[in-house]
Amino acid sequence: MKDLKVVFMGTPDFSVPVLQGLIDTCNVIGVVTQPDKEVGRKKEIEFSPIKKLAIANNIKVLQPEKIRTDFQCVLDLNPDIIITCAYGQIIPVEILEYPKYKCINVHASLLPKYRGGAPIHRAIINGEKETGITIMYMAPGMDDGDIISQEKISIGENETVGELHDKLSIMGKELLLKTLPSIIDGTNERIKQDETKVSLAKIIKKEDEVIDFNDSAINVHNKIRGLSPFPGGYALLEDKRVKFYKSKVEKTNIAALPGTIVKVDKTGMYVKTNDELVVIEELKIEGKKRLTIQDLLNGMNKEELLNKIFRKE
RNA sequence: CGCGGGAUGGAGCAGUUUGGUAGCUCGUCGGGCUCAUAACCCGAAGGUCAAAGGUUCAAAUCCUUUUCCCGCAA
Repeated sequence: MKDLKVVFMGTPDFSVPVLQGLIDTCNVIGVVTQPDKEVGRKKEIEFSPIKKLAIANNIKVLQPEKIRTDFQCVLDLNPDIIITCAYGQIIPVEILEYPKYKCINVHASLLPKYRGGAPIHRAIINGEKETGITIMYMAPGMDDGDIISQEKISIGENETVGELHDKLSIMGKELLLKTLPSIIDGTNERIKQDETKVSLAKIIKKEDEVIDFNDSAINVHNKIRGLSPFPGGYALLEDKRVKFYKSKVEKTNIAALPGTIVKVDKTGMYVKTNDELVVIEELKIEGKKRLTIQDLLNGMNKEELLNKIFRKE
């Protein structure tokens, strides 16, 4: 496959291993990624992870504002195949139909479940026991093309979205490289998605990051790990925003208002929900660094925390 | 120059308002107790208080500048 002319379209960290895999095995003639944005406190311009990798490998980088209209530059590269992975824009049909071997997408869910922009987050938040990677032909709609191959992975009870993200990212690369030869020689499968089983994984918005302890412990726990380490689920404690990073569920018969800190020791901060307890093991208080509860207690008395109540906005 | 918080032994913090010998909770190392321990007791090491400059008899503390970290907003 060394002479296969590939154009890769992607943006975030998730797509980095996939691009690296293609660089190692194919002739990547160009990379398309989102335009540079001002990022962070100082509004410094930062290149996307994919752009950085492309530059390091002397690969041409294209960053059209709107791929829907600015697609000619991609066609001009005259690729044999286009591979996309978390690019971030809808790709117009002019591009999809152009390459000899069409456009192939690497998606982080078992389609038709979790179509959309945040499949890993949503799978964990919803308490799924398994998810996976889908390699598919792209179609004009959102993640609705025909499936070529899939691979499953189970989700651990306390696994965070960060941990799962990294595993799926590697799995995406491996499944793509395994599947690619069959696409080139035309022996691949091509399965239509079952439209009756479609679900959507909408991107995470501000209001999705609020942790409401007036919910079941398992839901709170799933939301915390489904947002950890980024963007981080939070609640307010005495006007300070506290983000949660690690947690687990523990049964209790203690009666207390949802959100109350009923116990604190070096193993964690035990917070009541509307049924059981959620044990917070790692958090970050506004203005501070991310800390384990043991580190937090080294710097403050546990009585300062006991019986305080977390609330939402 | 978008707004705000922060930087103090390896970790987390107090001390800064009102300048005057570097403190707490842990960790580490050594010893003791114990059937044993993440428990308890005794002891030790480890910090030019982010950096530079200034004020002062004297600066972690007051003034100026810089760097890095965190939250918000984009």
